[in-house]
Amino acid sequence: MADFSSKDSEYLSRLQDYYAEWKSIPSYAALCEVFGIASKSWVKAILNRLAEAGFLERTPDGVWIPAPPFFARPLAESAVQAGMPVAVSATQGEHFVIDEMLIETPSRSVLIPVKGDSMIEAGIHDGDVAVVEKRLTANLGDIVVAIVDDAFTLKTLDKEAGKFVLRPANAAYPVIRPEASLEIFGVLVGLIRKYR
Amino acid sequence: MADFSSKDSEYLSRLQDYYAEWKSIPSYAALCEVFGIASKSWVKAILNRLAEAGFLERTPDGVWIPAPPFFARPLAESAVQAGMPVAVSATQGEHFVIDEMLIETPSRSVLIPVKGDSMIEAGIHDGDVAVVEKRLTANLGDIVVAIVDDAFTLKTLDKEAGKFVLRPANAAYPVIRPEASLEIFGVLVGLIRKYR
DNA sequence: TTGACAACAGAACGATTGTTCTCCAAAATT
DNA sequence: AATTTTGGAGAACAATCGTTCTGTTGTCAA
Repeated sequence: MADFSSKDSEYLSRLQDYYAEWKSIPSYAALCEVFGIASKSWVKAILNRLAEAGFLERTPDGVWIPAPPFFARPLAESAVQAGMPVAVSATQGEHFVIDEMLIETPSRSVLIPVKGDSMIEAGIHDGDVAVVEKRLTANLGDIVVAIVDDAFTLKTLDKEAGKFVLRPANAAYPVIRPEASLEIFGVLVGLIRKYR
Repeated sequence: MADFSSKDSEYLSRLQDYYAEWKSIPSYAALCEVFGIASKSWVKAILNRLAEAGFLERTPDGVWIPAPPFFARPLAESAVQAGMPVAVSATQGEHFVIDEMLIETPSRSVLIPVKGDSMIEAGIHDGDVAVVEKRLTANLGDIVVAIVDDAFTLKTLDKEAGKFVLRPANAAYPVIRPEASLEIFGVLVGLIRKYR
């Protein structure tokens, strides 16, 4: 049984990005370009492994279609604000299916549950799910996920006296003034809340 | 320019059903079965009209792909709080795509843009999109969409002196005390916000 | 009753598809 | 040092695909 290598997950995310843009799975020939390889037979081998891993299926006619896990995004186990390991790649936890409406770049987006009320005045509540696009830079005024003291924090990016600061949206919390450089994990692009 | 007949919308919904099941647009030959016709050339003519109506597109390679209106569920034209017609079925306005994550009962669910800040203390902002499940009854404490003076209002359902009242989450707004019975349109089950 | 148009059916055809097969170089294993 | 495994390349081929073109109905107005 062929196992799912790290290269395969690279292929998967390329395919996810392609699908997000075109909403269809292309032909083997087109997948050669998408994957950056030249062999149709190898494309087929890759798709078969993705199917074995549960990300793809075939219709009775043999047409490749995405299976539910194809759409699932990793839901980070720990939440923003709590002490969360910097590496968010591990995807052990729950899965969460959401359409690309909020997610323009699926492979670079992560869903992170929000913990705490430091952004409550921005309408971001404890238990909300943040849609975060992983990026190293952000603009002033963006709500960013930053890495502070090895933990994730959701704050508004601002500037004070020429230095970047992280401003909470809750008068009870202090502005965070990083000593050295500011490490940005990603930018908040969407928010999802479930009632009941 | 060929116009979009009622038969075409029948073809469209068949295609939508097929896509919902298989998440791909089949070949012309397969579409013959889906549409219940026998001519590939006529299938092509149909798809061209669906494309003209905005439901389909083609990739640069000529592959048919669904366009956003293909997925759209009705996004109520007017927003909650503004004077909105009671019938929400008409789907003229903007379109909005979202997966079933927040929508457990798609056929009974509607997306409604939120207007105003009467619920801001509940973290519901102007411009947010409310996921509303159409129901005639609700529980105390639910955030409901109620029909007040022929307009939609998003408020928390509460009880005062034995009578139902609609409580805003903003100190600047008054509690609504309906004289007679309270007409409930639906219950808020989810919230979606987009940044940028 | 004619004639135009809409709604298909069906054939023909070159291009493209997925499949299978053989081959190969580098890395890993023995 | 020898050998197996990994990660692909490339050719060949029947089946299928989309396209185009020509017919064939039924309908409805003139």
